[in-house]
Amino acid sequence: MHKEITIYDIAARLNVSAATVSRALKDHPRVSKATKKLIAKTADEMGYRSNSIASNLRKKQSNIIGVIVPRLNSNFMADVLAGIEKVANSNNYNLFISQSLESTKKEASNAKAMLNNRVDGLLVSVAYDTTDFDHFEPFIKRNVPIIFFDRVFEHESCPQIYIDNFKAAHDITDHLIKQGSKRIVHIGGNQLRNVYSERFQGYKRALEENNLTFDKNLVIINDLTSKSGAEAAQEILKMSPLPDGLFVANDICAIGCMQVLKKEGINIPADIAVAGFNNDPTATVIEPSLTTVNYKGYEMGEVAAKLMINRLVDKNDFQETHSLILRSELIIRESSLRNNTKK
Amino acid sequence: MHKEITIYDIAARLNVSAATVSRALKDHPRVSKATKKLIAKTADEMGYRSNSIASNLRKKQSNIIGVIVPRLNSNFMADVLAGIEKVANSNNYNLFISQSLESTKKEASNAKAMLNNRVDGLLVSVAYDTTDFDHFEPFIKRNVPIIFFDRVFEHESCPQIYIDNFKAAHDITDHLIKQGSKRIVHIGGNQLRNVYSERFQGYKRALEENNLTFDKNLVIINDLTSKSGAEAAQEILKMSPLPDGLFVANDICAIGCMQVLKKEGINIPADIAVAGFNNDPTATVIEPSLTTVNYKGYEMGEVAAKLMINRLVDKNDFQETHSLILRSELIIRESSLRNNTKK
DNA sequence: ATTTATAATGCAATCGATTGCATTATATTT
DNA sequence: AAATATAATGCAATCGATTGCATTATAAAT
Repeated sequence: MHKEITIYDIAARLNVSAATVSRALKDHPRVSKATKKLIAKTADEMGYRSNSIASNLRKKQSNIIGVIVPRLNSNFMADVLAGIEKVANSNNYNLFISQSLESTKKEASNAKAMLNNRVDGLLVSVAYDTTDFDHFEPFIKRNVPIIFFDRVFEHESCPQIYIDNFKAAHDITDHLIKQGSKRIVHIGGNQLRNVYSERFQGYKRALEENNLTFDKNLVIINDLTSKSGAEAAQEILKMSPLPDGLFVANDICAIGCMQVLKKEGINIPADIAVAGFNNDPTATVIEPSLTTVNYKGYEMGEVAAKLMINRLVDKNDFQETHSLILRSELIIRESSLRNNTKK
Repeated sequence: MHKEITIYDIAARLNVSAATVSRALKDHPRVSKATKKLIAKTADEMGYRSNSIASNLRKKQSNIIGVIVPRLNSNFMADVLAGIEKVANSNNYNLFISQSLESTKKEASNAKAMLNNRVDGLLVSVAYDTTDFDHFEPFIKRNVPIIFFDRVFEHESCPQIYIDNFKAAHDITDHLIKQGSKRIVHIGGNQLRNVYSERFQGYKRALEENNLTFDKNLVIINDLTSKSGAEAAQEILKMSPLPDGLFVANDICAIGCMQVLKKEGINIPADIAVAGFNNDPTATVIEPSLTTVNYKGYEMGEVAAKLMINRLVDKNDFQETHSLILRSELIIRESSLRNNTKK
């Protein structure tokens, strides 16, 4: 059986104290060069592996950042996680990752596990139905920073990172209008979540600005899955007169919808100009390719992780930083470009 | 400033020993019901949060499973992770997740971090160029189980979970041949990796069985990105005579390739019948929809996590389990279905 | 050679929960 | 009531690294 080597074993072997071994291994200036070299060599020979758990306990610091997202298997979240991991890893932080599966209850239990494991900070994109902050309170009380990204939660002591959903939705709706759409359907998600309500508001504002009356019968709220998109298409087909524009709050749902519309003989963009949101990989593959809002998940992850690490390194950093709004861009593709307006 | 409550604080308040508090909190049978209730209540009131770090140190067990994957932002891996997380979470295990970014060096440094943090087990899908086992040896020596999935590494003490890539590739190539293809190009990935070499071998075998001569000029090895697919398309277009079949080792690359072929006026499947691998979401969206191998990442994640947890709970479990081969299925779509063979 | 400054190392407590082995309190049996 | 069994609780060591505060060794200054 393998016996785990500790700094005491090294100390005993070299006839020095454990304190010196500890200091030597972390390159403390108060240990001589020669001793350091010797200790490093011996540690290596003996197969020593530092025990982070013991270190964490003593230092009351874990170098772990907790991450809670609605789901891991979403293209956007995977990008965000990749960005977070990249930054965390290169700053010697480890990642605890869990998913809430859109349930506040699970989000809370995950948060609890993170707290028990004494994560140094928490990055969260909240579940579909999270409306209270109770499960995050203990972090605030203990001064463990929480940063919300994308699906943010409004709280005075938590910075937020997101894109200007209102503006993006406004611009994309405006674009549809400029392309000649007058009756524009909007398919949106749970209005409790900032991302979806802001997209809806942006859509409304664009209509107003263009003197188009808002018709609530043209708004469909669902869970934005591909399947729901297909169902929404059936609803749209029953509308009379048929709408001539469609703005969906995410690409997956937009594409599910488009596929049905196409099958039913609707010509996109001639009959209905369509726009989505997220710039999912499928958006470039569908025909016609889908106009959408590009929205860099990877970058959002990087920014979130950087902000967190800055805060952890320099405790009184982000008192000022409250919101961080990232750039997003309109990507106009075939699904909304009408020939008659092409120049 | 917040003072962290420990079992000692609770013990002091109730005039019992810390041992009793510890036992009560974990529902040890040797503590009376009444005391348990009282302690639970007091702990709650005082805002006690158990410190997993201290517990881990003492128990020499972390309830953490480490996961190392090539990249987090891949559709397949995101599915796998979701499956792993689901199972781990419901069994009270936490997840340390990191990505190697296809670099052995980073894979090794991640492994080291995991070891230092004393993960109870390790789930790994190896980097593109990993050829040695050195960085995993310390785990074996310490009896920390490692399970490889998808991109597996051959090692006597590590179970592997994957699909029968050989058979799937064989079947899909055979299908292309049955559809009338005689000159079939194969685009594959790094042959060091089991997944890609087996797919290549399956392709070869299918050719042999159908008395088609293998032509190494029809094989293109690249990194299987969309961009590389587009470049491969250019190569294919230069071949003379033009091939009439194409089997690509993943969908992303297949689609990158198809898009160029289509643009250049090639008719799919009439001129070239195409098949991919993975059943990526884009495979259903591209036109014509892409024939592929379905390959449940989520399920693979679940299986890997379950096997790991069984092993962790019952130490002498998987001595027997070495390889676990999951089901995969051929999904035939328009990209390979030729009218002349339709019945 | 002595004092003073500086470098190198050691001591011992600490972080918070766990657990084998006592010990004390209560219940049961004779 | 005494003896025995059983339930409930406590003691104290342990897990391994860290660090403030000595202490000792070496170098520089007088």
